[in-house]
Amino acid sequence: MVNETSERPRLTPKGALTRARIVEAAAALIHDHGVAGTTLEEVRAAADVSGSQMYHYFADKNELVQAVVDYQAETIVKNQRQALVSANGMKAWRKMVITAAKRTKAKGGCPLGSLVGQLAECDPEARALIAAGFDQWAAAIGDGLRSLHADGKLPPDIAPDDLAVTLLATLQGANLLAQVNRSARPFEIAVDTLLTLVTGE
Amino acid sequence: MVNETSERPRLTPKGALTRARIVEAAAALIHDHGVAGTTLEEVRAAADVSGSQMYHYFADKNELVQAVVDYQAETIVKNQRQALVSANGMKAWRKMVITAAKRTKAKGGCPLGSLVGQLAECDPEARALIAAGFDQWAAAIGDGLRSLHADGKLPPDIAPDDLAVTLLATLQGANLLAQVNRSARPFEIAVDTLLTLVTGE
DNA sequence: TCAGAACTGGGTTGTCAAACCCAAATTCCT
DNA sequence: AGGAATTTGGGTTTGACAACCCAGTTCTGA
Repeated sequence: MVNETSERPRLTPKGALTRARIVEAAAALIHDHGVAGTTLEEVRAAADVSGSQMYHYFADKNELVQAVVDYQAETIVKNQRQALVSANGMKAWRKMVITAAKRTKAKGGCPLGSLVGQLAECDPEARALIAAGFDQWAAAIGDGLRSLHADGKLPPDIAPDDLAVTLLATLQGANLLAQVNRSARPFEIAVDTLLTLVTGE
Repeated sequence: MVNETSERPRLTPKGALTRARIVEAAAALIHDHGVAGTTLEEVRAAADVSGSQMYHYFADKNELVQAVVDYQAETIVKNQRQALVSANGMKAWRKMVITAAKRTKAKGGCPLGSLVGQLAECDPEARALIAAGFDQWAAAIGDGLRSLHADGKLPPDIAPDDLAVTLLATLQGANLLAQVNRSARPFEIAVDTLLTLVTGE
């Protein structure tokens, strides 16, 4: 998601794999229990590495958290792009986000969005990374919308990029409501209502 | 926001005032630095009370946090209702939320919404309180929309309550994006785009 | 008036987790 | 072959902070 210069020595394939294992384990734990609710020891155990490995790959907890942010942003944007390139992207997109919400019952909320509240006010680096992730995400949606716009399938007086931001915002808010309600209902309502407004059915 | 039975002994007016002072100080600090980033000692100093007062009014930190949730929910819903009762509520509402976002540059995000990510996965009581707050909030918006709907000023095929959830979701998501971007721009875009879609200008 | 609430301001204790250290074995890449 | 990277698994130190205690004073409402 961001240039990985300034790296520790250099990273053999194996090392990269271990590092990735740690990041993935951390991502899962953080999604389930929050940043503050996840200890390095838990991550260590989940990733099945031994003590010093953590500090071999990450200077401190913040650095690990930032790697997690990167990882989540990358994963999400890749998925979203995949869904949005298809023929009628909006339908595919809707299906994707709704089934995702239903599957987890919105537990943990959006893997990226739920980090905002936890990091924005106490880790500037992480905040910037999340912001960059959202930028790319919005751009991905914007790309999808532009082709629809060219086909005249969107309200002509609304800029696709503005609509992309709106879609993303609603998606995030819907996730938030669903997370706090422990139910996918508000999520479905918000997403479907917005899409109805946009496409006119 | 929720029945305050199960209270410590009983509370004289003065006591209630002190308690409120603590809650308000805690609310401000938590909004600025997050729950984990706020210590009881900081709250104590900000509220200008002495050590034992904290434990006189709150059994532990969680209880204080929950009081803060209550306080924020109550404050917000009251404000929102006020804006929404006016003649053309939507305009007043829009103005209110946008100026609020601009004033603070979205720092801290929504006082209620930003708590979700921090508490939903580690404090079930707080999660429930936030959910209740959002319910009331959605209801308030729904009330405002119903009168518009009766006047035929909304798309007739969309239920006002669904629209209320959507509006609230977008508002939350917009706050999230603005918070992480340290800019009110995404907020304005999302809110205005949605309102345009709803009212057709 | 007086019991109970509010309040002071100084303690202590215990826990938890991040940060950090180390000596040694293995494995990888060149 | 040999230097660097990877890995192990056990440390220890340090600091922060919630939780809790207490002995005494002042306020206040029934």
